[in-house]
Amino acid sequence: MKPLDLLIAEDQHLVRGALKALLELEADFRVVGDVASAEEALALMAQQPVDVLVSDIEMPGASGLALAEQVRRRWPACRLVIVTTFNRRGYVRRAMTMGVDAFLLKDAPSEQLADAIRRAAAGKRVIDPELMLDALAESDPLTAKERRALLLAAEGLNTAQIAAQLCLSEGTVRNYLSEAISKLGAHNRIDAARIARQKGWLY
Amino acid sequence: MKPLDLLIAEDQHLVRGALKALLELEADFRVVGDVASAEEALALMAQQPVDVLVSDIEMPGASGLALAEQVRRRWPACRLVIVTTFNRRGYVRRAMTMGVDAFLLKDAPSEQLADAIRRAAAGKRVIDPELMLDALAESDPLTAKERRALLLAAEGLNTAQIAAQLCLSEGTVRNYLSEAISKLGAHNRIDAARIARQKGWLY
DNA sequence: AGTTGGCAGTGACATTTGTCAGCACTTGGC
DNA sequence: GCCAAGTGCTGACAAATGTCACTGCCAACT
Repeated sequence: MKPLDLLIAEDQHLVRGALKALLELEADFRVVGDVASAEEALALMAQQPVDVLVSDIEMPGASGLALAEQVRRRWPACRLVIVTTFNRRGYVRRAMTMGVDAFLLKDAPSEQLADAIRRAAAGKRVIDPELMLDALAESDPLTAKERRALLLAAEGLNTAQIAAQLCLSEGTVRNYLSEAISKLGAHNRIDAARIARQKGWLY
Repeated sequence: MKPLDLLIAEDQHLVRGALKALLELEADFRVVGDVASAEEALALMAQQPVDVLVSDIEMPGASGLALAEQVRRRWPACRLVIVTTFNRRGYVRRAMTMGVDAFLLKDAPSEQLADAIRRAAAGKRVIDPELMLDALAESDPLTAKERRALLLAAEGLNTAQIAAQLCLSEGTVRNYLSEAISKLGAHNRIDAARIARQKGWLY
């Protein structure tokens, strides 16, 4: 029987190598490539068929979700397995609506990854139950502009600098931030940024 | 020749499993255990000799550095290899003064890990050159109190709440934060927290 | 005894941030 | 054409934050 061709996308070199070693232990898997960014993944997939893409969600440049979107569009047959970190949950809902096949925590038992890959290849959906809860919990209340303002605020920019970046007036920026603070039940912009980040709403 | 007995400490299950798979590929290594926390690591080491401890620096509860300190004291023969993330550099200096043997980025090529372990076991010191630069660069300018105040500010607490936590007056807290902001060349407390975190000075 | 330095606090002040109400303009639906 | 919704702006105000100069205390040093 033909083995499953896997592509691993993960920016941290060490973790990538380790994942590769782990998956190559499985007799029915063949790791056809391992890359450090979304761009490299797309380039490699253009040259060679891949059955399952195993991707981290956070990578420099285009995120794992942007990659997933591209792949879904250009190679609809390729299955998508996304791996994420404990405290960056909350991407699940967006991942789901985008047609990701499996979604796991990096904190899951390692056998579970191989299992998830096989199930995804068989056309099933695998969501870590812990993440499932988050997905059902609440949806992102922020508008795109509120998010952008909050993101800049989280980086330490003040209202004037944010306004300059977004080509808005200071007053408007403060209105956006005020909205975000109230929507998130936070006490100030720092708190709001922390909450949003923790829920995966800051990107 | 006797293989090197390794213990892996890393809280993310998947990454831990993957690292284990990677290191078990080496003929001269034997992974005698893999644990998810500093406590478990100490417990296991009490029962069984370990030549090299490979540890993540950030784990729930006691950090990798606290673990390293314990190990250094109780099993001085055990070599210490610390692995860390790209944007949590700056621990290097503290790690160095604590006698850690090797310090790597998770973002390093994976062969480098095996290599670093062998060198560490041979009594050599291995510091990722990229991290070396950081270590030489600058030392932490924050006092303990400034750090504590900044840490709480980074979590979204306001001045009054921080003052209550630290049993200080609001005025003093603002003085500390003001000092921290100026020392770090930041524009406000958010900015200061971001800078300090990035340099590894917020703990 | 006097000096120095660090720590905690105070008071005053300017600036920034958070909140709110309301205005003007565009867009799409009816 | 009219209405409603969304977007960006303004002004005003209260609250929080950032800055600075100065005081009192204590411990260490000479």
